[in-house]
Amino acid sequence: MADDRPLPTTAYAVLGLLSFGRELSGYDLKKWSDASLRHFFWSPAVSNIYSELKRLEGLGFVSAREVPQDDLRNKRVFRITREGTEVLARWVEDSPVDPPVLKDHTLLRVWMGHVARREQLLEMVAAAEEAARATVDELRHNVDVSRADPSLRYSAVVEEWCRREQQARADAFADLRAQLEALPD
Amino acid sequence: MADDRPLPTTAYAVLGLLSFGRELSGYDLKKWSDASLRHFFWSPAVSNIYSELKRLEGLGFVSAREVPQDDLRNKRVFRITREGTEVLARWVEDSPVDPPVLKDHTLLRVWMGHVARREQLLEMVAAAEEAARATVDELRHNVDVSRADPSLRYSAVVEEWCRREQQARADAFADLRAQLEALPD
DNA sequence: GGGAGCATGTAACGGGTTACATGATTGG
DNA sequence: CCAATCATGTAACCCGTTACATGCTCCC
Repeated sequence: MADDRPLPTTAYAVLGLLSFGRELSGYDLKKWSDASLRHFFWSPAVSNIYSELKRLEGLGFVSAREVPQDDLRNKRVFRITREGTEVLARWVEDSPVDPPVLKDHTLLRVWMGHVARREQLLEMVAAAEEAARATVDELRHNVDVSRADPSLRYSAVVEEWCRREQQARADAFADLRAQLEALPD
Repeated sequence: MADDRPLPTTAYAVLGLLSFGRELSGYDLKKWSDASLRHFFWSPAVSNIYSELKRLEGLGFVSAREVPQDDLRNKRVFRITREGTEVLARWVEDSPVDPPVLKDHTLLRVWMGHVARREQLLEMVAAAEEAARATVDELRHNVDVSRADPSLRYSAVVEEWCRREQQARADAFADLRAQLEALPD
């Protein structure tokens, strides 16, 4: 009966977003995961968030409430249940931690750089470096915001981790650029 | 007729593995992607590699050759075709570069650290730091190997990038551990 | 008038995984 | 003797995406 196949990680991520004690809509969850979760894990598609919410509601891990809008339509906001908090805590503490994955499409291209023109590669690397620096700024801001709210203290330390890592990425790309320029064709 | 939907990135990754000019079996490809590709992109499942090879062969981007083994069975080794090299080069230079993705399951857990015991989190972070340091050593070795072979010069610079990044990860985890210890419950 | 943001969902699809099937050789 | 490595593939399945459907309000 009870389907005891483990939930996909996305389900726990969504549950995690709700574990901060706020009442949030699917739309809110998407915005927040774009802003925060995305930097160290992944931001699911909107439709995916809604389908996970449905599943979690069916399992009794979140509860929904209709909120009338100023227009005619209703908004559904979700809240984590005590059961939901418990399974989440059990997952955090007991489930095996998968190894980290980095998917960098710029590096994939540089790695097969012998098939491309040097100039093209250098442009790509410069763009990646730029993007990393922009992300550093974004994260600096996120950290400031999170530090101001005690309930976000864990977010703050993780965002600080990400800021450092992005800084390192940017520096490593700068170095890579120099190395590419020195490379004999 | 001609299915002009773009190939999945995995197809280009496999093609990339073959673009170094070597004749490789599916098994070889898996070993190599585990050792190298994995650190900055992703290592596909064995079955996935075989299915992509089949597709690429059908498209004429790789060609296969049967090699008799010492036992009774045959081995199939693959080689990239001129056409394959061309589409790969076009992909590297012209296709849009997706933003990088980091999926770190340790950070996901720390981020929702308020649902878990502090001690558990510290253990996880320590393990992640250890793993990163181990990867640094592995990459140092890879870089040495790649530097020795001129055809792997692009691999070498990418692996050097990864080494730096892993070093930064390890340091950031050390810092995170300190911050967690200082955090009021 | 139209695009962006707010807001919620369904349906089709595909990329990639796990599980399974098979079997030889080598080394502890 | 059993585990690991070499070696190739098929089939079922699921996770998550894109595309689609709908419609409001605010602002340029």
